[in-house]
Amino acid sequence: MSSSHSTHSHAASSSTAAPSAVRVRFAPSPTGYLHVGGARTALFNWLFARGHHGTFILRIEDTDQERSTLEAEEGLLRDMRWLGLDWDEGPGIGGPHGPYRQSERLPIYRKAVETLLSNGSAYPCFCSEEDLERKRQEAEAEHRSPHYDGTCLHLSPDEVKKRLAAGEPHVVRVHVPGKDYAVDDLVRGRVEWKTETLGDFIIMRSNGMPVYNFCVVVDDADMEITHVVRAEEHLPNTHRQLILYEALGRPIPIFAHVSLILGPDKTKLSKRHGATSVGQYKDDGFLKDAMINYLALLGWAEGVDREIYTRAELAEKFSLERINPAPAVFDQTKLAWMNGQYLRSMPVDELIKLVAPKLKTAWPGDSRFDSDEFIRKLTSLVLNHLTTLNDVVKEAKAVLDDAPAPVDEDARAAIAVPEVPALFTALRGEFATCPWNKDGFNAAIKAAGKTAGVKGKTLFMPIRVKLTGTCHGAELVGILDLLGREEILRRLN
RNA sequence: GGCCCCAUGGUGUAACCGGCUAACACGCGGCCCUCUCAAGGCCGAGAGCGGGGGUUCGAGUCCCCCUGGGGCUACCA
Repeated sequence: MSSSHSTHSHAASSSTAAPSAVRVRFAPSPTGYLHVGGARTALFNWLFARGHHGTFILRIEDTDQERSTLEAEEGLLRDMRWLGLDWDEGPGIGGPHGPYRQSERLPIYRKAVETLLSNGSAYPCFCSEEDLERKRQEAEAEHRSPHYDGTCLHLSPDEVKKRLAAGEPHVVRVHVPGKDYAVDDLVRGRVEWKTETLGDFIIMRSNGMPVYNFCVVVDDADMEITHVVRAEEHLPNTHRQLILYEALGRPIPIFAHVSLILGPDKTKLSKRHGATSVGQYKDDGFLKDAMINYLALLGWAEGVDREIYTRAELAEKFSLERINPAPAVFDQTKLAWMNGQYLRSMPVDELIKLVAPKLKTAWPGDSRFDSDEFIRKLTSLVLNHLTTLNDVVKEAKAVLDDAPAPVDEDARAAIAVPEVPALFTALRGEFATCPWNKDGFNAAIKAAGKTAGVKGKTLFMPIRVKLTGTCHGAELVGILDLLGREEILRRLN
């Protein structure tokens, strides 16, 4: 029998009917930092919730006691907060469907297991791991699918009772119905599974801990999740989950499986490709809004020629149906460009708030940084050279630190002009008295150039090199203004 | 091995339920602006849509096969 089992058609999907309000969740397992892939999944959920006046839930999937740590959980929450992906229900907030940490929901899972046991869709299995392993190998040798053979399914009720009473160790398995399943995935379309591809699977370990595939279903059902938006790696699991929803008698949510994020070599993005954690990007000086904007465009597009969106605009335009099913390569170069765009369009007051602590750390005790005005001038001066917030330190060093000797051949050449001594002499005189503003500088430089008989590049370059050691950098008059008369005269000597 | 997903320039994407010299952005090259670099503006080079068969007057868009990636197949999540 191959009756397809699906409760949602593509057409009836997201926005239309949906009498119940949207409820989505991001369910990371706290086994490490927040990965950009996870962040993007969280973002898609968040955007969908915000765009539909729905509820965004954060749930911690920590049933793997071996690998989960509190530290990782805290890191996850911190990075989520930094990105501004605020949740309506979850850790630190609570909500009507708590607790939101799976390790605290054990009684709920046990009760669900009881339900399945008593309605006949699950049964205890006493087979030992060794037996199972042996059977698996036999099956493989004979080229049969290595599925559970159903030994314990056929135990008599009396025997089950007896062995249970004797305290024999056992797991709980779900009996897989003999029919096919299908789901209409919002990003992938219809996906089908034949019944013979799956054997009776475990939902509760012999130590009494429920298994992931079971917990998600119990939780998603209990938390009344309407749309499950998650990574593609969970797509094959959906087969088991459909069976569990059915066994539990709970409505099946709408699914949307988002593709993976790859590194430049097209393999799954990992540490060896460089920074992969959101926290790392934060520390490297990326702006959260740029990060959000970039991530949103990784696998999603509105369909118009546009790159820059505020998060409110993203929430408004975002739709699950327009997510690209193909995996996407994480392009740091484009992220860098995006960050520059945000840096330059950000109100300066906001920018200097972010930049000030970095400068104060780099120049501890330097009183110049007590002045917001100084930081503002400095930041504006180097703004066009910034890719990240952290670049401000590097750029500031170039103008603030004592000018080194000419750093390269071009610099040496620029200053090795015969008129240069005369130019500097004239310049010292002009700078000693000129009004200390841009008009004053320009007049002074022009006058000194006239005296020494140079103009244009041969006038500006020697000054630049003398003051900063290099031919490249920020606007010269801006540097003069920033450093002040005294410092400039000192460097000119 | 079995099952499932994916496939447009170097990268991210667009091209409505088939109809254009395949569009936009990043990156790249050039020009302009300019004391330089950067930023910004303009112009340009990059794909004939993984390959092969179909269907059709017409296919990147539909169907089949293949190839190549990836995922799942755990008493991991």
